[in-house]
Amino acid sequence: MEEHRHVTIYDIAERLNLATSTISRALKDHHSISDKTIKKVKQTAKEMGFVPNTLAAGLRGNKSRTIGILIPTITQPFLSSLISGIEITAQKSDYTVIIMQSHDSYEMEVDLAKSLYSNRVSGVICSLAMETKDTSHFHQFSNNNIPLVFVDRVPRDYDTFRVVINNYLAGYKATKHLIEQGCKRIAHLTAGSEFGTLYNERKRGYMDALAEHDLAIEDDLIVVLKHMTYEEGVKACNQLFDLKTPPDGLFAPGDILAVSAVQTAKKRGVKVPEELAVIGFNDDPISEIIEPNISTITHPAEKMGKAAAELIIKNLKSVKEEDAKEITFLNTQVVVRESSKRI
Amino acid sequence: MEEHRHVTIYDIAERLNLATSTISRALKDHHSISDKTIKKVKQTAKEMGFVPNTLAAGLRGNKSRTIGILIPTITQPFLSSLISGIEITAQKSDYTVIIMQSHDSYEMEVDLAKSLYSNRVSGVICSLAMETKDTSHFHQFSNNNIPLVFVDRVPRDYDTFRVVINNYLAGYKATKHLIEQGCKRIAHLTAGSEFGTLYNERKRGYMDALAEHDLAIEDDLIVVLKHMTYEEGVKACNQLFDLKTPPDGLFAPGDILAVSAVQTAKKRGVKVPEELAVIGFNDDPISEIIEPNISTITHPAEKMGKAAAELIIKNLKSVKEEDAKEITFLNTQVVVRESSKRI
DNA sequence: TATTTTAGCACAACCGATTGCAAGAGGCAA
DNA sequence: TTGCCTCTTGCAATCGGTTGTGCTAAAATA
Repeated sequence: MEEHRHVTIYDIAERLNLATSTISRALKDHHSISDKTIKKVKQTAKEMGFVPNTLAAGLRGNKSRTIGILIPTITQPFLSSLISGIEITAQKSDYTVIIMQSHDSYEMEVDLAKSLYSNRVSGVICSLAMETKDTSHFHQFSNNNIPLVFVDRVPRDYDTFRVVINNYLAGYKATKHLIEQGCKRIAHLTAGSEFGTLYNERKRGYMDALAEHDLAIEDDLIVVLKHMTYEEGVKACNQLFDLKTPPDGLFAPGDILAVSAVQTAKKRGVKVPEELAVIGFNDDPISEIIEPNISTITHPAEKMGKAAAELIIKNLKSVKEEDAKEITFLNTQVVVRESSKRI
Repeated sequence: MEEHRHVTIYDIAERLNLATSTISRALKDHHSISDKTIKKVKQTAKEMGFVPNTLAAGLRGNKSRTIGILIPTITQPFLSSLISGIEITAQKSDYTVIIMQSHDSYEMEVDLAKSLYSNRVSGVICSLAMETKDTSHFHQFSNNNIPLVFVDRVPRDYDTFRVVINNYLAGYKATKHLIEQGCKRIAHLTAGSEFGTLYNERKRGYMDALAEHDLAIEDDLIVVLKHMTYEEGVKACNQLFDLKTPPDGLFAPGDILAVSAVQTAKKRGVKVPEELAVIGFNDDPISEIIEPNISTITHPAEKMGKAAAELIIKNLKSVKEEDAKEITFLNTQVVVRESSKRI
């Protein structure tokens, strides 16, 4: 196997008897280089198989045209769509995407943040780990003018960009939908309050919707889960069905949970939606396929990814314009399907 | 906002009155540096908030401790699990993962390959785009001793690492299972022959299983799809159901297709599995949730990702040992669920 | 005590692209 | 012919670690 060494601008310079600076400029159509030279250089570069070394360019400019993504896991449909949106947008502007999974561990998140910094990423998009309470490991970005965008699972108090949906409103809308379908005892699954604002907001929406319609908020009907998994969903649902007066509606803040509810109900002979109306969250592909189809709240993952990436890229161009670190709210919609349709 | 400049080994060297070489070596426990110095350097580095610049290191050594992933899309469950496996393994060895989506376009794949090379990735893991026939854009890696591993959708004739399942055997097993359930007219969906070996192998297995059991291979029962999507699956199934003598079994080389079959059957009043036994492929989450549950063939995505990443990392250590570019076959299993259970 | 060995550290080149500044060539007006 | 300006191109420093080689002083050996 022959050993090519990488072709550099030095090689091109030598071949054409020009300075490397000229090559460098010619390759990016710098105005101070004559068209003749530009054409010649590009031609030769192609002939010689020149591929620029982004490491060198990055080192010199101390920026790498790289967007770092730090998320709990990529296998969740929401997150993989998010990444996809980021990657598509990044690609258009010639940015590269690097991905790291925290697996919801605070410790890993801290390590990986350092690793991203070490890679001199141009910007960071992050959805926080479940465990994370302290966010000081992100200061290294803020302090060094590296744009930082939190998505979906965002910290409550951090002055930076945030791309989210209005979880409160979404929770409210979901619950209201169930109420409109005639539900009187609506259950809700949620995460411990220590896990950031996301689930709390949805819960607030849930509670406000109940209150607004003069429905009692019963502690029995609110089940706190440790993890938002199918298994815990099943457990929670069984617990709910075992109540003296079981719920007639359920707002699950995730489609996997909604699926677990639908299936548990089926197993126990509880009819959906007649005896239990269910609405999920996220509009995962699965919600459209299971029977009955699950009503849900859209969660525009890819759009959020695109928005986040655009924020970074835009912000990199117009350096620190000190525009307030805005919060981008994307819209959600109630998708009514069979699992909640009573009327 | 205060502007920190990045702390470098020069800063540490100055502070401690040592040479940068000493700092560099001390930070990686080089044997020629005294323990005292090492301790002192590490201590100071931490105090000053030093974070190594991987770009600089990469430039010098012409390797970036980065694994490039080039796949059609990350939103498919199989592929996102694959990435997850790669990322987990990479993280353990302190490698970074960069991701690019070809969206099944040959042109993009060529571009992105160049981009990966431009980033001086240490290794590449790729699952080919549907469109790709010519693979010469990967020569740049092979020619420069950059380990290249193809996964799942691999080229037929490229001397490099490949991590795959035995698609022939899997197709055979799937079909045989249907035969054992009493199916006599087994249909099969497949992709055009120009799309690499993957679907062809499954089809070969299908055909051999039929032949072995003295079942006729009928062209009518083999539907060639342009894309392996839900919509095309529905179309294909309708076409099959419209036959004078419709099939009584279906081997779909993907769970999404199997889902489309099950749902189309339901819509048309065809009973699954009684009138049509269905088996899918991949063991996507969805196959366990839809009703009836779909029998399927496991496709160990995460394991394949890990195997691929390990191949790269291992190969990077023991430089070009010229061990034949092995093919790693991972096992698959038939998972029998309701959609095909007749006996 | 003289000499060899070794531990510990410094020097400086290097990786490859970028960019501010300098300078040479050619054109044009005075 | 001289001077000035514009257009092109070259020089050289720079980004921040890495590493082969060389030097010095202390430790080990004769």
